[in-house]
Amino acid sequence: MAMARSTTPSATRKAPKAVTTVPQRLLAEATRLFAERGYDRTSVQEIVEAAGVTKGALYHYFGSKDDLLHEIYGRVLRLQLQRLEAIAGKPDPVEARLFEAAADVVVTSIANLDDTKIFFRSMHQLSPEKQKAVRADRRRYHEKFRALVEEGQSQGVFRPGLSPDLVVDYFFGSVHHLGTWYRHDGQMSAEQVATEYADLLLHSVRQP
Amino acid sequence: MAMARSTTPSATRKAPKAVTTVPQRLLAEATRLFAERGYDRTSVQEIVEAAGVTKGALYHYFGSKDDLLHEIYGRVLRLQLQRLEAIAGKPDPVEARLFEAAADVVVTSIANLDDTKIFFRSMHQLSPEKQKAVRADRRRYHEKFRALVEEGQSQGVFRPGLSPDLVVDYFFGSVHHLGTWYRHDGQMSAEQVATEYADLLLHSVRQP
DNA sequence: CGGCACACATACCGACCGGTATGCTGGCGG
DNA sequence: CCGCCAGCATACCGGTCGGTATGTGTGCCG
Repeated sequence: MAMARSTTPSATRKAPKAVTTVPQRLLAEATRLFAERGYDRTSVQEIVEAAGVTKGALYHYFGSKDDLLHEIYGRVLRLQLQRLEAIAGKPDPVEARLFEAAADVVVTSIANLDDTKIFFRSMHQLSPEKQKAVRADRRRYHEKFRALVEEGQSQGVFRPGLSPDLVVDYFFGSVHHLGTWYRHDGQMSAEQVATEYADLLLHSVRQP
Repeated sequence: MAMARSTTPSATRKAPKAVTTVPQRLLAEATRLFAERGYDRTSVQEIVEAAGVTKGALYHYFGSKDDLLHEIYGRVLRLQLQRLEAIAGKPDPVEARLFEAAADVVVTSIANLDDTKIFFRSMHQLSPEKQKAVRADRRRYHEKFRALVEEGQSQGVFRPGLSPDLVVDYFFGSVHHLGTWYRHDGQMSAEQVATEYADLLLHSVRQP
């Protein structure tokens, strides 16, 4: 129910002994463990041990285990929405903007692969209220992306028969799935995957 | 570790009083509950109550809660592989076979939407050994599908620059994602989605 | 120099949960 | 008609987990 119980210790603290603050470490370790073993299989005890603190610290900064997950979602969601808005607002032709937006979400999803894994495996484990909030944010992102498809259709450069919503769900399924198969030590770089994914999307919507 | 502990009560039983057997009901209710609340959040107590029996019955037919999940996976995996092989073996041109295979996996995924949801949310909760077995089966399916893409490329009807593996991962991401957004009471029929998804795939791989 | 609030550590609790050991019963083979 | 075994039901256990109440040190403010 509650978020952080106290004020976040600001960087104005006199001695910058530690480069990472305790809440930062908690979030980072939680992300790692959630991606590795899943939300339910990760105990708060494991999280605090990995972060080198105790439960007292965790419940000092976060209201519940649930809050940790919500915060992880919020971070990646804000990042992706912000980048999409920047790209969509450029003066480039719609084809270039859709390509760039598609490639960008692939690159950032791979850069934060743990968050991506967690997102689509654990979202239903949030409390109903927080789930609703996340869905609302997700929907804003979806609509921003869909607007690009619709703009291309109205300009006649994208095929008119397609349902823009379906196209967006189609593409983001592929993006969400990245966490399942992509390996950082594999043969393909994030940019290679991004380029090819964006290429596949453009070819499927472009007017022949 | 163990599968069913005793022989499945065959249909040869004299009195066909119940149309559904106990293990069938257990599997059906488990599927429903796993899709609804997730694997870890569903207790075996809830499953047996939904099926109208007790834990004694469940552990009489299944070795563990894990076995239930594995059996659910096995069912949908066998079904989809069988259908893919039938389609891939037809004498039609490769474009038509890829289209039909793509549309078919969408239709069957929607028809068994609960299984699809469970598959990609709970696979990592299986024991390592069973997870390995499922991955192997999944890989066989993937390769069968990839062979269709490669065949089209060698015939010159599909674009040569694409990585067949990436194309398959791309498409199946979309398919797995269906469980997240598709609603049976929504506006689109399974066939509509299937046709449009297959159309998007073909447009992205076909030689212009 | 006091005291007080922040930032944690320690200790502990009640609620489950997966699994098992054992009890009961009806039908079928001999 | 009898025994026995498949097919469950009942009772129970050890372990774990999220969360909380309370203790404690320490640096900043007055």
